[in-house]
Amino acid sequence: MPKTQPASKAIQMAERLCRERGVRLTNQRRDVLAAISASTRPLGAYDIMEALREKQPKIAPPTVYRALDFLQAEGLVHKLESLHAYVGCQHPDHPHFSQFLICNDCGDVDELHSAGVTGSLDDAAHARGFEPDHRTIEVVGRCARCLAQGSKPAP
Amino acid sequence: MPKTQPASKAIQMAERLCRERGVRLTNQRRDVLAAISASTRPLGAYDIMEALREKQPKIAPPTVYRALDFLQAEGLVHKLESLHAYVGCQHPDHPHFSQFLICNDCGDVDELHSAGVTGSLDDAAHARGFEPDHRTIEVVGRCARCLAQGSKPAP
DNA sequence: TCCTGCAATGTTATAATGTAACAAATCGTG
DNA sequence: CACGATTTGTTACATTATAACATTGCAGGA
Repeated sequence: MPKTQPASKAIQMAERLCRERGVRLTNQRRDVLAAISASTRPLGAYDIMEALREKQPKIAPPTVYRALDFLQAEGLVHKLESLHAYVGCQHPDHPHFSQFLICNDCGDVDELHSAGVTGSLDDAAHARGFEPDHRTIEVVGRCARCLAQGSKPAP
Repeated sequence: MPKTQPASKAIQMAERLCRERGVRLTNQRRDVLAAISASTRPLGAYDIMEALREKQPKIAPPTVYRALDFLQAEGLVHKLESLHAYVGCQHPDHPHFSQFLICNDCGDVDELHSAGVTGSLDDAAHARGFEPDHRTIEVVGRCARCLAQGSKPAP
């Protein structure tokens, strides 16, 4: 079950959250979020650059990375470390820790928020006297749809 | 609590496991494993290259990456996605899924094997009909030692 | 032993991802 | 409008990783 949120909704939500938080969702940042939200797949920073090149032919990497840094800090996008790519957050309106299910076959990504996972991980960390700050939890495998049809739709 | 296993032990274990499995722990691969095992910190691929340059002045990236691919496939080293770096596996002799605690201050890495974490994550995945293959579970924060002394020993 | 086939390594070049450093523009505010 | 702070532009480069093809080395059978 990939991508529930339509792009326009994601932007609206981001507008509201940034307004409430007193931070600026500039055009640049909105455009980057829009590109990510419009995609059914995780986008790399350079994919995003390509997507924005239509509007901004001279866009350079630092611009994209800066926008991504902002969006991540505000919890509006997540980075998938194992793909070097970015996805829109499905529930940016409340704080949470996410886990990601990444399908090897179709490339779709599903965002989970399992309290059990976060809880047991933090428990295990605390048992070693470790104080968690940021968590990266990603599972690569096959999604329900691809398991069902047994094919490899998108390489 | 970082790095329990001395490098020589790690090599011995790797020798044995590879023999049992009928795969070849070549000099190249052993040297890479040795470099990783000798370090108290995760090493990047290019760090490993530097470490091997003494013995092999002309070593190139593909050599290192190929050895790393092999060692990962055999469960002898793990890749830390959030650091783009590699550590030796602390328990290569039996199959397991690991979680990593990465200290922001001192850079040390602790390898966990919490059945609870793996179990709850796989449960959450299965609840979505997802079949897990590979898991990346990394926690960045502060380790017990750094919390205790409140300083930042190693940048 | 020698050949042969496959696995491993060497070599060159380049792709993909990410950042440093400083200049210019823009925004909100007094 | 002028000011300071934030944001963006721009150039150059650092870091991580892989493609492609040549060469070497190793094991097993003729």
